[in-house]
Amino acid sequence: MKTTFALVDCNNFYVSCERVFSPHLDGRPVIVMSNNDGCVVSRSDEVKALGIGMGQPIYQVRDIIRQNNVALYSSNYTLYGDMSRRVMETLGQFTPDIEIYSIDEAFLDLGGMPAADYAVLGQRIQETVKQWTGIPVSVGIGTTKTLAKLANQLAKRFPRTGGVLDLTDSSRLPNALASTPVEKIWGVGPRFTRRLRRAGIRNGLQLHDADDRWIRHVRGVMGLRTVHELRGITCFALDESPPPRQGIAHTRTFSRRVTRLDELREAAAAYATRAAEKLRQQKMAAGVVTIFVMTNLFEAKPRRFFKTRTFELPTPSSDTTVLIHLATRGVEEVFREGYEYKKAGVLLNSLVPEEQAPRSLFDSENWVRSRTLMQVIDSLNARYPSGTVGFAAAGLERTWQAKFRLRSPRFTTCWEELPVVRAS
DNA sequence: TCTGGGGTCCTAGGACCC
DNA sequence: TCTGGGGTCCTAGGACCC
Repeated sequence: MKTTFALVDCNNFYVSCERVFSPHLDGRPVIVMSNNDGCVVSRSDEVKALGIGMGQPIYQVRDIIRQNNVALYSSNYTLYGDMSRRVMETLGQFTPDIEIYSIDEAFLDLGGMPAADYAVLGQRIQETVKQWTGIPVSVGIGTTKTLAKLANQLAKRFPRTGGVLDLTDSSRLPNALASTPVEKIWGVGPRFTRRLRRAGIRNGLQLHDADDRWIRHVRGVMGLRTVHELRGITCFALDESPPPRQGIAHTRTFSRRVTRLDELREAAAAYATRAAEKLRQQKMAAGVVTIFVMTNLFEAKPRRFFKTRTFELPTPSSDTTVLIHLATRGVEEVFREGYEYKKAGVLLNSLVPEEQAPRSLFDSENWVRSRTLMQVIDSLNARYPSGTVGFAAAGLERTWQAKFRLRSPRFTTCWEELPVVRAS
C-alpha cells in the first residue's frame, strides 16, 4: 500500500507566536532576532518583501528596519516552546501517527484516509490549528516526506492554494518539480547545489531524472535517498518515537568580549548548569564532558583562538556539581591570556539512561544524596522563577551574559506575565 | 561597535588486529 | 626498489536540517 504523508508547517512561526498576543502587529513587518539580538531568525511576509534575509545580521539592516517601522523582538523560547506544544497536541487530534520534526513542523501519516479527502482534510487541519492556537499553518501532502515538504513549500509560495496542496496526484508532479529550483529540495544543501548546477541540473525534475550512479558518487547514499523520494519511493519513514539524544549542548555567544579567566570560568559553570538540567529532564546521564572557548570567528587570524578539552567521567553523571567541576577545570586548562573570547560551550556525550548508569558499590550513598539534591533544585526552579536556586560558581552579576532587550512576556507559562484583557 | 544555537547522519582515514 | 589483504573500531570533519 502506498503511504501518504502530510507536512504541517507553521508559517513564520516565531513571528506568528508574537502576533497571537499582539494582534496590532498584523500587517506590520515583524522580525524575531537570535540570541543576543544578533541576527534575523524569523520574518513576517512583509519583512521578506523588504528583501531582508534569513540569518542576516541586524546591524546590516538597521536602515531598512527604521525606514519601514519594523517591529523587533528578542527570542522568547519559553513562549515558542509552549505554543509549539499546543500546535502539536492539536495535530494529535487528527492522527496518532505523528512525527514532531522540529519546533514548528510535524509529519502526519494519512495512510488510512481515502485519497479524495486529502485536500479537505488538510484544510480542516489548518482551520482547527488556527482556531485552537491562533497559529497559521501550511499543509503539504505527498507520497513521501520529501514530496510532502515540496508540496508544503508550493502551498506557501502560491496564495491561491490557500496554504494547502495535495501532490499525491502524480500528473501534477512533473510541473511541481520543474518549477522548483534544485536548492529548495529537502536534503539539497549549498554544496550539493553547486555540484548539481555544474552538471546542468537546475530544477527538481532534472534531479528526479538524474543518473543514480552519479548521484551516489557525488553525494553518497543520502543524496540517492533524496532522489528516490522525489520518484515516490519511501526512504524516510515516519519516526514517531525518535531515539534518545546522543548529545546535549549548551553554547552561547557573550554579550561582550571576555578576557578574564574568572569570567570564563563563571560562564562554563553556568552553561554546565543548564546542560545538566536538560540532561536530567531527559532522565539521562553523561559519560563525557567537553568544553570549548573561542574568540570571534570573524576576527583576523592572529587574534583567533579555539580550543576544546574533553573529560571522561569514571561513571556517567547528571549531577550539576560534578559537571561544573569538570567544565571549570577544562576552562582553566585551555585558557590562554591575551585573547578576547566571544563564545563558549559545554557539550555532554556518551549519554546513558540515568537508571542504567553504572555506579560504584562504594558510593551508592553519595549517589542517593546527589540525586535527592538535584531533584530538590529542579523542583524549586520549576515552581519559582527559573534560577531561584543556583550555584555560586556560575556567578551572580553575569555581565557577559547575552541580552534579550526586546523580549515579549511569557504569556502562556508565567503567572506574572499573563496577557491582560480589558473590556469596555 | 554589531554576525545564533542545537542537532543528525555519513564518510574517509588512521590505529590496530589477525 | 621492493614492501598483503582484510576486518573492526574510533574519530574528525563534511554536509545538511530547523
